[in-house]
Amino acid sequence: MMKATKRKKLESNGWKVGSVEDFLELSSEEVAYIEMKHALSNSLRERRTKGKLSQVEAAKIFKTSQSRVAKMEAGDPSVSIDLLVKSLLALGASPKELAKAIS
Amino acid sequence: MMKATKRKKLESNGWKVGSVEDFLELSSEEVAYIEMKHALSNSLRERRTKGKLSQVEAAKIFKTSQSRVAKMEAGDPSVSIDLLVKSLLALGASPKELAKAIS
DNA sequence: GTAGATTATGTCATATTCGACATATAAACA
DNA sequence: TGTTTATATGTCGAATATGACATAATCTAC
Repeated sequence: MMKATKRKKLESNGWKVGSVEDFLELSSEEVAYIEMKHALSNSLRERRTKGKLSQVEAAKIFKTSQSRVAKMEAGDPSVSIDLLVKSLLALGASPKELAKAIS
Repeated sequence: MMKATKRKKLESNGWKVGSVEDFLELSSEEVAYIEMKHALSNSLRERRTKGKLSQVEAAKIFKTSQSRVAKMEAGDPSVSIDLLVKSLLALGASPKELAKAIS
């Protein structure tokens, strides 16, 4: 947390000071959603690399393309939570593990 | 679990005997996915009713229509996990609560 | 009963997500 | 160095999810 004194100083110099979500004008729900997606993305990459799989190999398992796997792991906006969940399940993750990842 | 004797009898009569997922030809991943969706659907209805909200009122909060809310709670195939998650977050659920719901 | 509120179901045009492809960038290693 | 393997990025037509609407079914008081 930023100190109140520093905050005041910055604000007096014309800066708007706030959290990252304020800056990007995201509501806390949007932040939570994005963070959940990132948690799943990271989980996916972890599982894949721990299984010594390349993105090409993982793509075969998921019946998709390497580029989409890359986007999944990058948390690309074009990737849905559904796709991340399905992919994680396909790598053998259990719902409990998914729950752990997002909490 | 079905008894082996009964299984044999049924199979000898031309029946394929197995679990529900076998019957519907669903893989365990597909089952897990559907179960996760249902858990979120149920969670959503619980939260909405506990908050004394009608589907119409919830729809306003979600910026969608009553019919889509009904489909969300029914676990309709046309509803994504993304939409369920976003709606739950809009009702004030935390990622931890979502995690609890699916595990 | 029946009137009003609530929830469910079917459909559709639009929006978003999808797999795929091309190509760029990066990492590993001789 | 150059070659190979892995990952990232941009784009596109096809597939899927979306909000909205109409209408049906179900509840809830009176």
